[in-house]
Amino acid sequence: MKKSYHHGDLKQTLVGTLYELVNSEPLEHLTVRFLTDRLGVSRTAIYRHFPSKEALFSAVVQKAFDALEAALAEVAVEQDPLQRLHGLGGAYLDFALHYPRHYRLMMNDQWRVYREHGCSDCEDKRKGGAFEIVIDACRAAQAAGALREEDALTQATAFWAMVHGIASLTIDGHLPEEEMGALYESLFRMSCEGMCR
Amino acid sequence: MKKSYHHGDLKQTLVGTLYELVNSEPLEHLTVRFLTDRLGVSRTAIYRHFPSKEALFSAVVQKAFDALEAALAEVAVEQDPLQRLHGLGGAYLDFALHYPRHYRLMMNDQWRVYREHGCSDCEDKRKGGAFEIVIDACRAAQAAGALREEDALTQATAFWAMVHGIASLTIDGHLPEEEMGALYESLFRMSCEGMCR
DNA sequence: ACCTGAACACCGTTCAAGT
DNA sequence: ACCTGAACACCGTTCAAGT
Repeated sequence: MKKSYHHGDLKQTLVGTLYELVNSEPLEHLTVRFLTDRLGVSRTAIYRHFPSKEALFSAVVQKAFDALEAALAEVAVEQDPLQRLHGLGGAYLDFALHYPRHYRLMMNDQWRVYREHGCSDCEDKRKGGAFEIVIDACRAAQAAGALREEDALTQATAFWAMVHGIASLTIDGHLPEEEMGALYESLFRMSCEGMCR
Repeated sequence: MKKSYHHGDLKQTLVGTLYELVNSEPLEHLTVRFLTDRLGVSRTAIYRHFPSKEALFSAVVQKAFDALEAALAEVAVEQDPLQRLHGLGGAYLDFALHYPRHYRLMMNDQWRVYREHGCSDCEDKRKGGAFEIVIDACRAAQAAGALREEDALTQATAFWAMVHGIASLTIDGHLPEEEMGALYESLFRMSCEGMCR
């Protein structure tokens, strides 16, 4: 293997390397120069493959969404429908806690234009595969008589908002990290049983 | 009133002007040059009053938290405790929807160091005045027999996470803006009555 | 005490030129 | 087709100097 003039697969290498760097480096360090220096290519090499730094980052965001979907799919095999829903929320929170910079990137409104350009009719992200998994779990729980028979999309959205709320407030330092697990258990129970009496 | 060499109250003018500009300009336009040019002072004038651009922004964030607290305090006069809780969530969502850039700034983990430096023992933001209003509403609802007698802090945190989840996903384009109101009604009802059966 | 102007080390991006 | 190197218009911040 020799260092050649043509890199071979620079596009995928750029996305993959940046994806890894997001783990270890704060966002403000991730300049075009930092990335290209690490790869040993010129500063302007990215513009052969992406129209802008923003477009490159949005490819990384897409990869992160795929990783989240894979993590959710892994725990979606659970048979008991309420347990499955519980496990999906847990896996979601684990992802956010282990990859906080990826998670922030995914949720950032900066990539709105890329999200909307990427698919045909997705004003909201709920069309994505990860969200389908949650809707399916709600439908299954309804069929099993564990969940009230309401609109499954609304139920899944409620669940997402709750879990995202916990994740987001925690990784941005508004809630103590070590209490996240216990908070999730409390909220899951509350939303199941109801807070009113 | 003449344009003098000494500005008089440049510090407060910087914070106030920037606070207003956050409304009308995207964050990436809000450079030190943009702000100082608008005020007719030199580019480096901010460093007399703040150690960095970041510190200036964190003062704007503090002002935004004060504004949110004021908005919540306004609806906290409602007597019926469950209605009061409902109104608090609604006012919170209104704030996020009307001032999305302020809201993102407030939640950004970039100011963590300033949040922690600002007060003596606040690893989490729940010590703040805005959150106290929500806890009080939970306690009042418990006393009135409208809410289950559980830890009020946990209940208030649950409520915050839910409302922040809706706000955050909506203003960052993951959920359609026009459905936010209806989603809040659904979630409020669900968390009250419970989703399981 | 408060503000300025030149300078510095960065940044993303362009474009003509090289292979 | 793919990559480079010099250049451009930005950015936050420092610092000696002015009032």
